[in-house]
Amino acid sequence: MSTLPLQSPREKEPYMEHTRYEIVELADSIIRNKGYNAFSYRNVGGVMDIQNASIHHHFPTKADLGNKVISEELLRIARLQKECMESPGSEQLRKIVETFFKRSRKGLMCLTGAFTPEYVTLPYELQGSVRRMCEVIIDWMSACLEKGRREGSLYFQGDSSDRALLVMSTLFSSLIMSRVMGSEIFDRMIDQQLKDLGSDIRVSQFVEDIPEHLL
Amino acid sequence: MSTLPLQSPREKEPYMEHTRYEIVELADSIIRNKGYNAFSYRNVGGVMDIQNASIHHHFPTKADLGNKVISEELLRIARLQKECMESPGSEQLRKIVETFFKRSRKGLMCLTGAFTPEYVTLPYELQGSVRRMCEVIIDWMSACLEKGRREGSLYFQGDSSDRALLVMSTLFSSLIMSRVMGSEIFDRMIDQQLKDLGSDIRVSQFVEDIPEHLL
DNA sequence: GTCTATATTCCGATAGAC
DNA sequence: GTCTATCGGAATATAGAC
Repeated sequence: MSTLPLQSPREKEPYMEHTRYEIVELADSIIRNKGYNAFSYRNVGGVMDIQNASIHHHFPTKADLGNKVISEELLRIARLQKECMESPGSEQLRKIVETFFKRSRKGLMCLTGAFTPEYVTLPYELQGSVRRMCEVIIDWMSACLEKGRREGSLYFQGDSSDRALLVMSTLFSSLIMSRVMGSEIFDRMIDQQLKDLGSDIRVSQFVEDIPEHLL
Repeated sequence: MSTLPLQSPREKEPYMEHTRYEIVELADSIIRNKGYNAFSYRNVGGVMDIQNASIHHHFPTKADLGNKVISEELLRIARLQKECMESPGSEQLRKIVETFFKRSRKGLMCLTGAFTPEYVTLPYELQGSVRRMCEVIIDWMSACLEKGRREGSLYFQGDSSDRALLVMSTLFSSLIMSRVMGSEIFDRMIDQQLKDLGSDIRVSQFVEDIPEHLL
């Protein structure tokens, strides 16, 4: 399993080697499932059927791999930001919530939920990346809430950066809590949060990804 | 360090042995700091200056110790619940927020924030306890919000149990996020959440515990 | 109840052959 | 670039002396 199917998005953006790319994608999923501390090189190698040492060839230290997972997330965020830069604030919010919806259907956390609780145990080189990732997300959320409020499609009290912190915390903790108390928790929390913001978006409007085995 | 100072609350409730009690208290703090997975018997023994095997004598497995930490938390919650059973909902909310305030000043997470992100990696015997702890907290929060709303001192839209999920998530993620982005994040998030609920409580009304070295 | 000593397992990481 | 083999360390846990 050291090559990717032809449909891989990597085919369109061949700046990263296949194996290296697959390691990062897999690490991303495992970290989103178990958190950074509980995640191991063996977890990755076990699925890909490659050896420990091979992964170390691509990412000398675990912190290197963790950093790469985060920097890829920052790329995805930047791409999404650029994609809907001109959209109304409420539409940008929909895009953000949709990514969380997809994670929820896979039973995974977001990277914020996976990294921040373990923050004090992380190596120094990772802490900076985690903090930067949080800042980027909060700033984007803050801007999109402010835009939506000015456009009259979103309503909330107080400073938009304070509101962004609260909305982000709802998003990431809904993913965490639904793994403990059941998947319907996500829908209840997100729908109530969206109502609070005066948004007409609802979780039921999102469509589930069609599972691969049905394609 | 196998005995406790005379002022210990354990003196008044001598149902648990000193050493055993100290192990649980220490485990509680370390779990609140590093999470359950990153916490180890050696962490506890290092501070108490006792050996690994001694802790295993009191708690044969790590899950036993984790479960004891949670059951002690449930006792504290039950005690607090009973203490302010007759109080108005807004006053009960103040009590809850105050416990989070104290944790924030020590740079610690709540047990919900420490255990739930690692939920899928926890041993089976612990998962049930974590879920039960969440349910107890949500139920209490839900009841106290509903009471406050009926009394006219708290205002919010929607079902009180949905609201409880959102308020709880604000509380536990404010502790997590403030360890990453700075302690003022806690105050900003909590104050905005309290304003949203129409409460006149503010973080600045709470008093810091006087540090031991000044006593 | 605490100790020393040890078993076992898993981890991140490196050396060196191919 | 991947492999085998291995190191060093830390983790949970147990056996047995005192």
